[in-house]
Amino acid sequence: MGIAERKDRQRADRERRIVAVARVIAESEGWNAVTIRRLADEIEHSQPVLYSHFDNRDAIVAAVALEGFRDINVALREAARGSTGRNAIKNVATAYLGFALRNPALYEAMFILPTELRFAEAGTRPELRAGFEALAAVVTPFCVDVEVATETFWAALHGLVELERSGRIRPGARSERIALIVRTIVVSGK
Amino acid sequence: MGIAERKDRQRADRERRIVAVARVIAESEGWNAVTIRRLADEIEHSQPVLYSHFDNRDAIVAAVALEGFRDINVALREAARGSTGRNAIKNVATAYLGFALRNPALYEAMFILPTELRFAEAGTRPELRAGFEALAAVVTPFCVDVEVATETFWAALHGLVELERSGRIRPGARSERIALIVRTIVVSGK
DNA sequence: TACATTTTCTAGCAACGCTATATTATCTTG
DNA sequence: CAAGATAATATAGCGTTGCTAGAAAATGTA
Repeated sequence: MGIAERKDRQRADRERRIVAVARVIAESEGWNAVTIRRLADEIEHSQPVLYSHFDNRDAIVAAVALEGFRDINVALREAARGSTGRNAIKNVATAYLGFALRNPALYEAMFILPTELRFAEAGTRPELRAGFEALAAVVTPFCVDVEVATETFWAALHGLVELERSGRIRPGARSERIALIVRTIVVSGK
Repeated sequence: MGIAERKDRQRADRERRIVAVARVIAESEGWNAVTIRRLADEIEHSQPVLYSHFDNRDAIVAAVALEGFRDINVALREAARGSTGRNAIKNVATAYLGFALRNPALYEAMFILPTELRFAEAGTRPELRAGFEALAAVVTPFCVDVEVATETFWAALHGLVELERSGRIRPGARSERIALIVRTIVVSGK
């Protein structure tokens, strides 16, 4: 009897729709527009249905964030492919900023909004590690302490994103700043 | 007739109290606990009084943020004093992280929460430039393009703060990461 | 003392996240 | 196939939020 399977599939479909709709609304109108009522309207169900999928609103944000971590991982590995050494670092850095600034709401869910997604802890989702390791991969050839170098690289990129996104540094000089960051890594270790 | 002056003074006092209370609550219970009703209770007035001082809740957050920019400016200049060159950079970087992590809610108001405080624009408040220039001061001896170097330095520090604050990089290796950032600046230009 | 003006408060709106409870649909069983 | 049990969904509402219109009180002026 595939009846239970069909039900499971329909539930999973609905859950995906919720996350997809949340992402679209967030990207087009900001996260404040992503309300439970609005989501319920969009998927044509009542509000309590959402709570049968997610514990609360934050959990929905976290689900979108998780998609973001999957996507950025792909984008970074794409950027690294075909180049090596110093060039690979530059390409990955550029891709990181590009991804973040092209998907501001998504990036917000990943790094700004409060979610239960934790990194340093034991039960860290693999999606969260993957992006970190994409950074680590291009950094590795240049340094002894990969962990420290990757964390610093990541932090620098994240900082550039946030300050640019909030209009606190000039959008124009982006590539010069990236060049500086790249040099940090290249010169540093080895 | 000093009667109008007294009134002005009392109003200014009350406004300062609002900001101070908001800061205290935010730091001890988080920004979600800073509601208009709560603030009104604390200053022993009704809610509409708050709106005679500030346009909306965000404006109160912005006022706290402005205090933060004044404070961090002092902290950074304090840290720079007495040391020169590479040491000055390290001290300032350490002070920056220390300040941010000791005053998480304040830092949140300055950089995370949505406010109307803009940097790049014409009417930028001097408080917002001051901190940037404190960073620029220690960076200047080492680079040709001060603006780019300072922006990058700042971004790196901000990124370290945010990733550490959200538990995404190890708190332990902080000084190693700072050392890496310092090397970026020192090696880069000149 | 009576009036005018400014300041403050009371009371309430609309929207929010979330949930207890009623209702409907679905499956199981006599 | 109808009746009862079970699971899924909807209705309606609670408490809280930011914010505001209009009543009330305090203050200054004559």
